Amino acid sequence: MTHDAFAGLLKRWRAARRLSQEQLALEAGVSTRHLSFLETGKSKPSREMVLRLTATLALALKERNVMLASAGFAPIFTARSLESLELAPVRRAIELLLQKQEPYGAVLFDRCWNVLRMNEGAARLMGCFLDPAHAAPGVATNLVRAILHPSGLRPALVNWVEVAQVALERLERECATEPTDEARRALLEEVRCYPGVDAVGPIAPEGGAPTSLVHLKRGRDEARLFTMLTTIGTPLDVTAQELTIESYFPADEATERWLQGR
Amino acid sequence: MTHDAFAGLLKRWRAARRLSQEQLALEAGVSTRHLSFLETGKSKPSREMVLRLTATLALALKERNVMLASAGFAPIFTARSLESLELAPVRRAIELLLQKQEPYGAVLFDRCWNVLRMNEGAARLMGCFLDPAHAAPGVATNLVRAILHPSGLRPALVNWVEVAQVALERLERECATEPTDEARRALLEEVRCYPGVDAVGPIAPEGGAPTSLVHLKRGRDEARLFTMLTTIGTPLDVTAQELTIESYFPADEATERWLQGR
DNA sequence: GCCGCAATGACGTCGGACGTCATGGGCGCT
DNA sequence: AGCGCCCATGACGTCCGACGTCATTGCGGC
Repeated sequence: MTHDAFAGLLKRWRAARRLSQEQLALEAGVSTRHLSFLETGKSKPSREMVLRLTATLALALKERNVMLASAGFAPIFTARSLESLELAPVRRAIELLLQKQEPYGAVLFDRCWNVLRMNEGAARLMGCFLDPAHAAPGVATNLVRAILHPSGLRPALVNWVEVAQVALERLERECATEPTDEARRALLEEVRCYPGVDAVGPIAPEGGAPTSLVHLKRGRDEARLFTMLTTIGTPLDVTAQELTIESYFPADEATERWLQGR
Repeated sequence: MTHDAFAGLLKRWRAARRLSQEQLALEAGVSTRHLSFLETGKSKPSREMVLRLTATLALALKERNVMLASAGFAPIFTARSLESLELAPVRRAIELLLQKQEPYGAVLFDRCWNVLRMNEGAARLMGCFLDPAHAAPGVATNLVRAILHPSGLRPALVNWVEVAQVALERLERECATEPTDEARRALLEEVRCYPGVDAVGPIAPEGGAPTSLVHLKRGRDEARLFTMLTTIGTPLDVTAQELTIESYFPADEATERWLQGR
C-alpha cells in the first residue's frame, strides 16, 4: 500500500477526539505500543481491532465502515434503514424522484425488497397485473415475493423464468455478501419453498446487469418493460445505502403508447 | 457465523467449473487439505487465498467481490468503468432516466466525478452559472474541479464553503476507502492546492447525508437547489457501481418558477 | 475389488497481531 | 535548566491461525 489510509484516518480521528495515544489505548484496552504502530502504519489492524478502536472513538456507523474499508475489511451493516427515511430532505428528494418518473413506474425498496414507496405509474402497473383477489398477504408489498409467489405477478409474467432467475440470484448474492442479515436470509429460505422456485437454474452464466427485461400480460393488457436499479447515496456512503429505487421504462413503442394512454 | 457463506460459495463455484478439490488445489497451488477445510468452513481464508482461488476459477470481477465480502474482506475495484457504459440497455436506461428528470438537472459521473452525460436542465444550469470565458480546462467536465476551482462555479456559489466542504469530505472519504485508486488520489492532491481550499474545515461533524443544498447566484439569475446522489446498480453489485447520477431539485418556489420559466 | 473423490486426524512451520518493559527525543511551560 | 507530556521505537515474548505434508477412512460407481 502506497499510503496507509487506515493509519492516517486513525490519527485524525483520535486528534479530533482530543485524546492522547495513551488515553485511547487505555480506554480501548490496547497497548500504547501497538496503537503507536498502527498510527505509523508499521502494524496492520485486525478486523476486531478496527471495531474496538472505532467503537471507543464513538464513530458513526458510516465512519466505522470507512475505517474498515481502509484496512481492507468488509463493512458492517445495520438493521435500521427505516429511520434514515425520517431525514426530511432525503425523504423529499425521493418523493420528487419518484414523481419525476411519471407516468413510468418507480418503486422504493428497503434492503429486504419491501416496498416503501411507489409512484402512480407503478401503482397502475401493479393494479393491472397483480390479481388482488387472491394475493397472499405480504406478497404485494415485497418485490421478491411478488415475483416468486404463485399468487403474485407470476401468472402475468410471460418470461417468469428469467425474471425469477435474476431475482433469486440477486437475493442469494446479497445473502452471501452480508451473512449477518437474518431477515434477508429468512426471506431467501421462504421463497425457496415456493412451488417451482427450486426448478429455476442454479448459478446464472455470469449474468447480473443492472438492467433487465420484464414482459407482463394479463387479459388484453400487455407491457414490455425494462427496469433499472439505483441506490441512494454513493456506494461508499452507507448512511442510507440500503434504499433502492427500481425504475420501469417502456421497452418498445407499443408499451410506450399503452403507458401514455392510461 | 451461522452459515459460512464463503464455504458454500466456493463449493458451488468449483462444482460449476467441474473441478475436483484436487484439481483446483493443484492449479491454485494450495494443499488439498486446506481446500477441503475451506469448503467445510473449518478454516477461514486469508484475503490472498480468496484472490488466488477466485482467479484460478476464472470468476468475473463481480463474483470475486462477492466472495471477498462473504469472507469479510473489502472488495477490489477496477480501473475500467467506461466500457460498462457500452452495455446498450444500461446506456439507454440512463438516457431515459436523465431525460425524465427534465426540466430539472441531472448529471452522470464516473467515479472520479468526471461528467459523462448531462441532460438539458443541467446544461442550462451550467451555462447560466459557469463563466465559460475564463474557465480553466477540465474544470467544466469535472464536478470536484467545478466546485473547488476559482474559475469554476465558485464565484456563483453563495454557500461555497459548505458545498466545498462536503465535496472535499466526500473525495477524501473515497480516497480512504479505495487506497488503490491513483487517479482519484491525484485529483484530491490537485484540488487541495487550489487557493482557499486548505481553509475549509477539517473533518465535518459527522455530516455527509446523501442530499445537500446548493445556492447559486450570478447577475439576476438565482437558484436554490438541493441535490441527491444515486448510483447505478445495487451497492453489492460492482458491475457499474462507479456510475453516479446527481439530480438537482428546486428547493423553493422561486427556484421552481425560475426553472420552469426557461 | 478398484478408483476417484472428499473428509479428517496428527503434526509441523511461520508470520503477524498484540503484549510488556524500557529508552530516547521533541516540545511547551515555568 | 528542569520537568511533564506525548510519541516513536528497540528488544524481547506469547499466541493463534493460515497453510503445508502425510496417512487414513468412508463413500459411490464401473
